[in-house]
Amino acid sequence: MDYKDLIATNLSECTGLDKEQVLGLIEIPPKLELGDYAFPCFVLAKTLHKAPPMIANELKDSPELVKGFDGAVTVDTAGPYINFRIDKGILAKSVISEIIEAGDQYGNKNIGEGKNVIIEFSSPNIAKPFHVGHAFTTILGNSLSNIYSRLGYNVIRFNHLGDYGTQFGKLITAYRLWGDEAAMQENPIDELTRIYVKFHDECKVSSEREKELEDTARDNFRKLEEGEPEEVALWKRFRDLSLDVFEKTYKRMGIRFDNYNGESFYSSRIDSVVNMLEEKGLLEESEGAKVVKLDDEGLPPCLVVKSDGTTIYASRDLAAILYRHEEFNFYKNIYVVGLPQQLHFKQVFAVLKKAGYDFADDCVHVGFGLLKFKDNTAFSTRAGNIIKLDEFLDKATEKTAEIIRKNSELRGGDMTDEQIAQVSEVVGLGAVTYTYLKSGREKDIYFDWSDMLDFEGDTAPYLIYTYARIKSILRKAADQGLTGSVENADKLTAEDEYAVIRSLADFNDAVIKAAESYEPFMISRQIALIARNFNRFYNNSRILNADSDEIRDARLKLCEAVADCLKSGLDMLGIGVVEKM
RNA sequence: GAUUGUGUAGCUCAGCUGGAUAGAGCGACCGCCUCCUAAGCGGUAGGCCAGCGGUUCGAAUCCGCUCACGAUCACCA
Repeated sequence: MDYKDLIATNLSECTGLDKEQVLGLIEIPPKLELGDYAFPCFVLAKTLHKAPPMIANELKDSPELVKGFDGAVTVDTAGPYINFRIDKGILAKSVISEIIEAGDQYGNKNIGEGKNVIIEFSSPNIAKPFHVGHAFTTILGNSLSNIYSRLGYNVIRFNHLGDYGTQFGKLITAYRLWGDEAAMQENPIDELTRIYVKFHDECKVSSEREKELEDTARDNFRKLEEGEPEEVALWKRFRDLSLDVFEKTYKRMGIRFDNYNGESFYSSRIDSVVNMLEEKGLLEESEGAKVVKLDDEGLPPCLVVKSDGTTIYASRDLAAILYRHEEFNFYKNIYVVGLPQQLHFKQVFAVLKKAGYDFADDCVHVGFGLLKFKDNTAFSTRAGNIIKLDEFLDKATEKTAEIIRKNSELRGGDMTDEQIAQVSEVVGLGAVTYTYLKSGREKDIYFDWSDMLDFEGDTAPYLIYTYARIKSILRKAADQGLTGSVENADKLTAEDEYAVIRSLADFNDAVIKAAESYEPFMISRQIALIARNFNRFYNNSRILNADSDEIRDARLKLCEAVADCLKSGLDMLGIGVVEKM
């Protein structure tokens, strides 16, 4: 039962306001004691020429307000607010039943049925190490993909690989000069990084040497573009080997892609884009280059063709959008790319719009903050201060294993080494993932080992721990032949129980908001609230030894519902759960 | 310089389509395991919501200015 919706319907009838508008105005009171939903009467003050508290008082008693509730709601006022309190027992039973039925798919909807959503994320550069900075787009994009899938959209996950450009001319050159085949097999990224750095170091030796190397590199890139078999083979090898390494990390994190079309894929389609812009008369000469002027949009001109006649990333992105539209007729085309590229995307979308493609409006740039150190220095491959993602994951996993081993020993050593290893992997990775998704995405993240490896409070381990704790109770119950029952769930009206139920009920809204605002943290916040509420309840109440069998069975179902909801929410974030830790 | 973002508790962050006493987590301090996992729970301390002005019955929230820090501003992506 959607009580909020029913309240909105009734209010709309009583006040003559549009239902959608009412829905937007209904809020959740700041304190649980005040009720479940509140309607502020300020908007009516102007039309009715009365003070809001008076309006609230007059509306409160109209019978239309409680129509369809069958006594499940009481209405009060507090100053200018009309507060609706759903009968706690009825709410409890309704929410728990709904969750038990949905299981760990609680929160799913079918609002996206038949709509294609492209989400581009991760997009690492070939031959470069995958560090904790790249993890942001990867984790955020994966979570958004999960969320949109759960809402019924047909999500197509794009990994727009950085697999093209002049650096490949350099890599081919460097490989022929200094490449070590054994090292290449062993750890391709490290080896490619090594020779790439060596190339640049060598350039510093003398200007003659630099010119010689740069010329060779340029020549090699030209050959690559022209499809010379040897150069193409090398490029393909670099790409394949790098991709193998990336895939390992993706697999470890449970992330998959549907499409690996990188820059190289679109490069062949650029000419037609340039021609199209030319035909539409949008291209203008400027300082030897070709640009699309965007003055009417208040944007600087978008550079499409460089003065040397070659193309640039804007043209590649334009080609990509046209291809994607043609191929997938997307409902939304989402770019999970860092905030620094905001202007670039604005320009690209504006050019598209100017060229008459209305689907430019369906393209969105989902930006996110930077990862940096406490002293404000940024990560950079050049500065050599990067932290590889795998290193981060390993550290988190090790730390987790230590804690689990200790706790397991306290319980008499109830876990094998193998179990501990499996559980640590899930919990450790979850901890890392959660640190990227616990705050608004536009916030910069400050990397600090001790903060990152602190597993108390608002962290994934806390949430998984809560889940495991519940599972432990449910196992014990099952041993006694108990599975609980929703029959008497309406008896769960104590303050602690109510807080849990209220937060479970709000989970659905949180998922929708997360999708609408591209903010997975709406979900992480909600499940953190649920876990906190549950832990308080758990601390104050007996479940298996409750005062009566009815209460015990009802509480067991409440536990199950919390576990289902936590699992569902964590899964949307890309985080797994464990049955025991 | 232009555009743009940020500034809320010691730290990390919510709250920002104006509205009920500005909320969490960490850290600090004080408590809670004869009882379902203490990665837990309870409590205390901690705020001129950067500053000034304006709009409003009402501003952390909207507008203007100032200060501080960051990002972007064409031939890298």
